[in-house]
Amino acid sequence: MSRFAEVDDQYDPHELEQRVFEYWDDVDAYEQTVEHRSDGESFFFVDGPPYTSGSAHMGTTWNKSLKDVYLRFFRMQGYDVTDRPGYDMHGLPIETRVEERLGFENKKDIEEFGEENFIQECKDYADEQLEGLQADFQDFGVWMDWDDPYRTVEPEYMEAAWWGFSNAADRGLVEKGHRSISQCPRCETAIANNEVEYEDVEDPSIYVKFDLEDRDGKLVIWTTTPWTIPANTFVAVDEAGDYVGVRAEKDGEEELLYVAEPKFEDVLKAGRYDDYEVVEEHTGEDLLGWAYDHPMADRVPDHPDHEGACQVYAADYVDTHGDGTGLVHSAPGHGEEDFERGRELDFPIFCPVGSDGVYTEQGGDYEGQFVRDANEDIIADLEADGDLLASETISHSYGHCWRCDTGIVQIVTDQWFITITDVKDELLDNIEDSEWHPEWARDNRFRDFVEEAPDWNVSRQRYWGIPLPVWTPEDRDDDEDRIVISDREELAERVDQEIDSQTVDLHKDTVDELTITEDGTTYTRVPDVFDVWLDSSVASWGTLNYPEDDSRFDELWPADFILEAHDQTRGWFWSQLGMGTAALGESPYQEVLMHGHALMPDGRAMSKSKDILIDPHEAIDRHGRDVMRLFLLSNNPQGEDMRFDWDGMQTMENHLRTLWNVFRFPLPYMRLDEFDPTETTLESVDDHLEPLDEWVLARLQSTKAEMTAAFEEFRQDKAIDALLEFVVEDVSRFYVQAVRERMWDEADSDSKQAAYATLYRVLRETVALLAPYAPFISEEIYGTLTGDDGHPTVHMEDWPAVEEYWADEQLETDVALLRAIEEAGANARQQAGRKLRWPVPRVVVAADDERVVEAVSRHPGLLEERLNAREIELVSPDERWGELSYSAEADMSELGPAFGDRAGQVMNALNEARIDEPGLEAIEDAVSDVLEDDEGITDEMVSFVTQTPDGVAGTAFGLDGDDRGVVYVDASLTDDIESEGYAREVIRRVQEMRKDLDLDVEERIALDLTIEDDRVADLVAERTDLISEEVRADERREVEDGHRKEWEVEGVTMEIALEPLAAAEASD
RNA sequence: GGGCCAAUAGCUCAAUUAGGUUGAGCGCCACUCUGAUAAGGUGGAGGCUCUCGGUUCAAAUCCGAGUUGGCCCA
Repeated sequence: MSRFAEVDDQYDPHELEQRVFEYWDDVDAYEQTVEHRSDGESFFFVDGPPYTSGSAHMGTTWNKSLKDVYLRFFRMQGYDVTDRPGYDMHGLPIETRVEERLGFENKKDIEEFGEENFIQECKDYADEQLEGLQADFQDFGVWMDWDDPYRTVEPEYMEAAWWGFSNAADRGLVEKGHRSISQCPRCETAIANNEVEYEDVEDPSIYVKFDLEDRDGKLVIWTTTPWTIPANTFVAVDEAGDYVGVRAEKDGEEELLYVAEPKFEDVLKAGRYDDYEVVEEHTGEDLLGWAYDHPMADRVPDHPDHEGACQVYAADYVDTHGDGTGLVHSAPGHGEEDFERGRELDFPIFCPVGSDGVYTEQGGDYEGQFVRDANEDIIADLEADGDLLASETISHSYGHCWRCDTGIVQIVTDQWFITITDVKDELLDNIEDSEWHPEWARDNRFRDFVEEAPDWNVSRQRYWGIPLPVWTPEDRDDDEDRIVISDREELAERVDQEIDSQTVDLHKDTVDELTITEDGTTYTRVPDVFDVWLDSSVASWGTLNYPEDDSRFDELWPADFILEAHDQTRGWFWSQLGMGTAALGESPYQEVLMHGHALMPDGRAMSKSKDILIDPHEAIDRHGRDVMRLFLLSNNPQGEDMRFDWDGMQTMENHLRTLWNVFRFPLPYMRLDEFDPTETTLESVDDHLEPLDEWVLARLQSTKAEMTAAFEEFRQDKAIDALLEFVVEDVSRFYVQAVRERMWDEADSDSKQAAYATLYRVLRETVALLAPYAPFISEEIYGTLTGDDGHPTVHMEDWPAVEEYWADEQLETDVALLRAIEEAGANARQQAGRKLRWPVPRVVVAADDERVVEAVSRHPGLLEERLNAREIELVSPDERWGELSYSAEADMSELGPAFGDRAGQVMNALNEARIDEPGLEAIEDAVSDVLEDDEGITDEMVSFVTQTPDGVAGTAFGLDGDDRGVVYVDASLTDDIESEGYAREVIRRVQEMRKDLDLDVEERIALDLTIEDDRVADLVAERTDLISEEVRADERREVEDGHRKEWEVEGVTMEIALEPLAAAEASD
């Protein structure tokens, strides 16, 4: 790119971004940037791998944009950043998608298709999905190591999971066990609690009577899962709760029913009893040990009937005020709490339901029925046996499989666990080793979650995942004698078959066939695969290809920084901590930035399945990548959700357009004057800098300081706010506005060179500061400014540091005050009806404090120029401006009672009075004519108001809400002022006509001016030289064929015609 | 059902991290300006700071209860 090359008139994001993409390609910008920092201090970032399904949505886009801005920032700070992206490619979601594609309904279809084929299909599908994401992320301008992402399906990554698991096993944290788990009967696998999605469904709600064995009466229980009744093992009560025996009558028959006292009315109502009487009162404790007959004793012959079964026990999950009856049907073969209590009671576990949700042989009459389908039969059978008290339905939230939406069943199966409850203290300690932003996310939410976390069930009875590296003896099904393999090398050494550790694939179809024979025992692999959350949990070393590649682990691990959305507290933030602690005893990350979710403009959550979303591609189509990133990154990332907002996008585009215009404005002048930034540096023009140059440089220093501080507390949104404020308010609206005339100056001047050097420095540092956010426009501007002198890419620049030499707080405050005065002055001008083009003879600044006096007296010229005033008069706080007078405004509610029918007269006198100093005495004097001898004016009657002289308007000015004084504009006219005013009007119109003709700035013209009003014509004639110079009119003569227009200026008709001289000569 | 977070102008957010007269940007309306400007300037409309209680001389801010939304957990 050559320096100060021609650029587009209009900021066109799409063309610009395309150009920059090509440029990055041409010069290997990313690779060079990485190389540039290769000697820096290392910074280990770990990418939370997105799941490879679909394309990027707004949430992923926000996430990756945030990562990009921080990685670029850290690089500019000099760090050698690890930026390997990752993809989470295993797991049930992909399996179910592939099943859908292939039209499968259950596991049998997969078995018939062949495991190997199915795994291949899953791999192909995951690869396909990955391509879409890769393309999207690159298209967003995210710079990560796209050529070499970590993929959880690669052998070296899968091995990292094996290694971690095997470490946990070595530390005694792996066990196989019976647990009550959530099972998806369609997928035929356990699913994690956090994979269960709750939805409202209509379910049975039944009350069942259990006949007591050794005494009269019945226990009444309530359940929404009739299919668990066959597995009933005991009834639980709240030991301390109140229970009653109720003698109830229906259709002439009497029953003695036991329920919790707070519930008995509800229960009897449900049972439609005609009459009842409370006949016994008990505590839960009284009921302990009561025995009852199993309600399905005959229909389910294998029902629990061991020692202690079918009796009442205490349990802490019972609530006598909650749903149900206060007597809880407990089936340790199903419910998680029931299971725990059953284990405490040392009961054998009875679960007559298989992994597909169908009753086994143990299910007796119901064998072969799917549990939910059996509900109806069970209810009918209970009814037939006279055990049903009531049968209703209820709408409640019930768990469903996150992938296939099948209602889950709670059953007890054999699973493999990482017993993280054994290292709970260590986990909680390790939380302390990480810093979270925001802090509350760690100290409230995350700690609570970790405290309550149960053992981690890591086994899934599926295909597409990392196989458990566990081999057990053929003839045993406990975990007493087991072999846990930690890597491919060990695998190759110990298995009976010949395999090559370098090339072996570790998926299920391959490793299932491998056996190990040691000491005469043959071991076969446990057929399960890992819970997919385990895959990403090892990312902190998997990213480094550890253990296969151990060259960087010691230096880099643990991660310096991770960044994800708040749903990952239960997900990746947790799984990594769990695995890091189980395998290595340490937290695998140090700094955590937790952001929120992307919401719809109306605040709803985005949802792809419901088609409620804003597609990032549409955002790019409308406004471009830089704008989208800028919008996303201007949102607070710390835990709060972000509402998408098209207006906000448009605003960002406007800001970038402003930057573009600021950037392209000086280029033609710099080119013309052959400004060379390597020679004419800020340092070389230091002596010629004008106050505003120094001011904008001072503002630049403050901006850098503010941005750096914001970045250090992970508030990139505050940083970009500061930068945009600087660009838009300070550089564009003030500095450029003020230096334009210096740049128009045709003669070369020190002042012009100083302005060039200043603006050059400001722009160059601004794009460096902007580069992490809007990498495309920054690159284009940087390239144009530096040509061959800078780095090949702006992203290799160092993060601009504050230069104390240019910092100047006093000047910043001075200008802030002057700008406040200018703003108020503009207001006063408008009140006085005088446009800025027309000079005013003087502006009076009445300062409230010394600081204002200092600011004005240090820079009198600046105010004169900005307010187009011939003179600035300063009135210090202890003086009054002599030309002001005061009048009093009367309060009629006070005057009325005091003066009766003369009140109106007094009021008029007060309003018309003019006094030099506000005060009661003075005003009394002024209106003495209408007052009787004994009358006076009191405080309550009047309030004083200032009266400015004719032709003067005043407006108060202030800073940060504090009043600091008043500015008065004297807008009186003199011939000289009118002369300049009209001349300026002429100039502006000629300029507009030049623009109509699209003339170059340098183009000379011939001007023909006719003004009908003789007085005005004479006034304008006095400024002929000024006009000619400003509009570059070398000739004043009649123009026949040129551009001609008639104007109305302040009621005066002017006719202006002009033609370019070159054209005129050429046509001659 | 429980935990955490949020709620301030039509929209997006601030309000100096232990209370002291609610602000900005965008949008809207009117006027104005324009030789970098799909800009700029001036003015205007627009607020029971979600509700109800409490603490305090004083509450957007602190406390309690609730409502709505988001996330998490059951």
